[in-house]
Amino acid sequence: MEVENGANGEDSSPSHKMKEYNSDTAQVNGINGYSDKKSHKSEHKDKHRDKDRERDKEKSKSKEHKSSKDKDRHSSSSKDKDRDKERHSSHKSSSRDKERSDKDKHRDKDKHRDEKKSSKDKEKEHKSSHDKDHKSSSKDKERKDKDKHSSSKDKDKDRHSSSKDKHRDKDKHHSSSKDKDRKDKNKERKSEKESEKSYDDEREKKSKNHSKHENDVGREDSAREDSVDEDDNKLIIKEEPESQDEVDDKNASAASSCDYNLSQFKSDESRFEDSTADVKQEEDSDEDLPLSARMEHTSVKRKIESDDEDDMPLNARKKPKKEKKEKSEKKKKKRSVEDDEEEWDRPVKKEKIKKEKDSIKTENESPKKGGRKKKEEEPQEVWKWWEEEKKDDGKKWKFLEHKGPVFAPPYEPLPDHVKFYYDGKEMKLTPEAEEVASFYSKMLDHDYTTKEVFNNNFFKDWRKVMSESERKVIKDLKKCNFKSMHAYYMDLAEKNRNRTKEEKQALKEKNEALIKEYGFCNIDGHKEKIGNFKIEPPGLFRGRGEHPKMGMLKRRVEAEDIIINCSQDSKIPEPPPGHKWKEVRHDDNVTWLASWTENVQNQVKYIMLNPSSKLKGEKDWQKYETARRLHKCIDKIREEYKDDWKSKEMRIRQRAVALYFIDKLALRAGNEKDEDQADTVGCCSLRVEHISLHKEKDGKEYVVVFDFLGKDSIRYYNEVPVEKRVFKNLQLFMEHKSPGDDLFDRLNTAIMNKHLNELMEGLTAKVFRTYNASWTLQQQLDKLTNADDSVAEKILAYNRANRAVAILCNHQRSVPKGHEKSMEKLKEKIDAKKEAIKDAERQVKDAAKDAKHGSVKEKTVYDKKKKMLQRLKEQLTKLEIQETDRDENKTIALGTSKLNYLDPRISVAWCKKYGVPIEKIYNKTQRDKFRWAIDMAGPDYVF
DNA sequence: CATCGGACTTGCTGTCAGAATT
DNA sequence: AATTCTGACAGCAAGTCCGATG
Repeated sequence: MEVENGANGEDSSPSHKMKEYNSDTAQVNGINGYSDKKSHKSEHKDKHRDKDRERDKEKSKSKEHKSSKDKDRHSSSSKDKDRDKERHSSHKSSSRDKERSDKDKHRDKDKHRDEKKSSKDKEKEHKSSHDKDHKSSSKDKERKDKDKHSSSKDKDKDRHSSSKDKHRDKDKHHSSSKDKDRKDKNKERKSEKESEKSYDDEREKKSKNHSKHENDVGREDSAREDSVDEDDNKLIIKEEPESQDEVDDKNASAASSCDYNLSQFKSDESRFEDSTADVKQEEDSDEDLPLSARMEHTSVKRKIESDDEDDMPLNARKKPKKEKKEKSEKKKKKRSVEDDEEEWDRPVKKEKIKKEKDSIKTENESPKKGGRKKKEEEPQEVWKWWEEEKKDDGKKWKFLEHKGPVFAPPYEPLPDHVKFYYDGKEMKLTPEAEEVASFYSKMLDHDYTTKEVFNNNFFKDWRKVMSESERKVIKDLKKCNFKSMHAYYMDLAEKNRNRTKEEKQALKEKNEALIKEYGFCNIDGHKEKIGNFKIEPPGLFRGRGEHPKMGMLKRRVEAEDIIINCSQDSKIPEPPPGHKWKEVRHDDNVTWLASWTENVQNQVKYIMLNPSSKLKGEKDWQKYETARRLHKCIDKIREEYKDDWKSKEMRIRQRAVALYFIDKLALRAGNEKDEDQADTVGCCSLRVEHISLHKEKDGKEYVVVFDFLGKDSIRYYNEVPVEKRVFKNLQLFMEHKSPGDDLFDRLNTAIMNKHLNELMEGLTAKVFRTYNASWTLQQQLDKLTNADDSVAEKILAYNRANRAVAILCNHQRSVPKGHEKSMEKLKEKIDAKKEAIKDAERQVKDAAKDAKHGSVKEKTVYDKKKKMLQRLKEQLTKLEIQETDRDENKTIALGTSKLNYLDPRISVAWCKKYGVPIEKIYNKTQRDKFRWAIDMAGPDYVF
């Protein structure tokens, strides 16, 4: 597994993710799977009411501010611990108690807040500004340092540290202040836009003066361009011829810094060669000039500029979207109140379990023991839709018939002996309130019942469903005692686990019957599996990361909420008795069978088909085809964005740099997010605080360190050496911005995707992820597979290739519980096996002697022994492979990339080529999903 | 064109059944 | 048979992208 490409010493970067599949290095740059979840964001609605005041304040103390912000910037990395804790919380009941008490401390506050909702926002403002000034400083620093130094090993320890609580609330406040910072800053920026504007405008003017239009900055004009650049920003600007050495150097670095992984190195090199040549010509030489000097220079320039609406930061152009939002907020609220109070508990549910076709089924089922593997050997013949001609009329189906969704089972009230106590006194709750209480009581073990936000949200929503009299009494969550309920549910769960075989069998049959009836639909004459035909049961919402809505009540969904979609001429599904559907429609432009709007986030949820279905499969296939098309023009696109790094237009430069990240690092696009969601970012929404620039780091030049929370609040940490020009551009983008400002202030996903679509039809940011993932897999497979390895070794190679992709895409998982332990066990096993082999070897020797002059019988004994030894040895290697594999996989999740990013045909082809059974790579569901690929890809398929 | 919401994909985690082990 | 371990999967949250809308 050699990774390094030593020659140019450039990209030996452990920081480069792709390399890390390399077992032992996996931790090097901290990608090591300890992603942390948390958000910097918190509830800040209505903030701008106070905006002006705030702004003034801020201005007056801009200095202090700055320092506290600096700290903030690092806070994200400091939160690992929290996440880890979160993850492991369930095993730490001991520390939990402690936490609880902490929590209690905060409850008073909460209550307070709750009761004066109207003044809540203000209060928060205050609070956060206080926090900003007082709290965040010392603690954050502390944590920051800690984090900085915590290696992966340390982190293991950290996660068990008990200082968590102290920090939790801090974090929150802290994050809220930060958030505010960010927003306010943006506002400030808005007000500053004139100067911004003029900055760009001047540039524009200049370029016009030079009789050059923005878009056609040709190389021929480099002289002119240079001078232009020089005027408007020296970073990119003055280009001086370089010595040959430098040129060479750059070539090397350009190539290597773009390499996705070792095996790709070569191809990358060639990919980037051409453009590098250009770069070198124009490479700036002004690096020696101190930044500040350059800044001055530029800022002077800016003043002279004129106007140009076009090149203005996006947020300056944005219209206030607040009002609308507020409105919809209100609507939401109103609605949910109504719902909660009026239609809260209608008995739902039908649980018809039809057994019509059971006869057929039972035959398959009797040898059930065989489990999934044996049963359902492709029941009906497969619909080979991929062999049919497809038409592109946007119609998703011609005929669609199904039986509607299955509703969550109704609430079962508590038996009489299970009590709820308020303030020490027993209290019988109305069923509505009791149900919601039950949600909470079931979660008592969970860490999030220690979170302030969670508890507040829960309590608020809970009170909404209480009766008038209950509401009068129950005013403090602290005084609620759910213990009895909790015990009851634990007990119930325990009992369920201990169900007898018969009971289990019965349940299973029941379930299968349900699937049989509701789990399939008829689409264009074919029977296809539905993905999720069960409606989500009510419960408490648990967002990921530091979600402001965690703990809110997720209402029970009724037929009255559901829109049914099916063919007009189909048998329309029956609503449960006494109910009716919200609507029945016949929309063949969409693929869903039913939908409803969920009350917490106000989003539409759908019932759709299983991934094995044609509808999904075709889309999937198409996705990979798009990625392959990208492969054909990727060189051109790369060249182009490299050119754009030199563009005179800020927006184009930003776009080009962002695209570079998307391409090279497989970052997500990064849409803007609402404030009532956890604060996570992607490429276009990166903020200044999320990257730091190092002219030199660990022996590498121009290193950009990314540290932010991405989707699902998974931490992305990566140290990436970039090309100098990118580095300079980033410096430019970051000038005069505070940590909370957008890094790419003239860019958003819409702009990016629009541009991409112009480059290639159907191209969007996420295609790069697919493309680079699949491409990497193919490269890695080529590189890592030896035709004469054993199957186990080949599989290891596959997993490693897969892992390289997972690392690229930053697919992480929490370290499985008891990973340590299971590793130890494995080791023991290996040792035992080694012993056995030694023993067997001795025996073989003995037998060999006997066999020499022995009879036939002794010879067979010898043969037998030899075979045994052979087998043992195989087992040993297998175990050893398992060991490395598992260890390397500790924090890396392979599933997501396998399922969503890797062209299955690559894997299929690989299996066919090297004689690896497909089942070793894909389990049953995966094989179902990728049936099309398994069928169509031959051993020679290349991506 | 900004914004919103709908539709669909992507992604992590907890649970549970079946396999492995004792 | 009991217990532990593990992979598969359900579940559902959270992204991306697009087109309608004003």
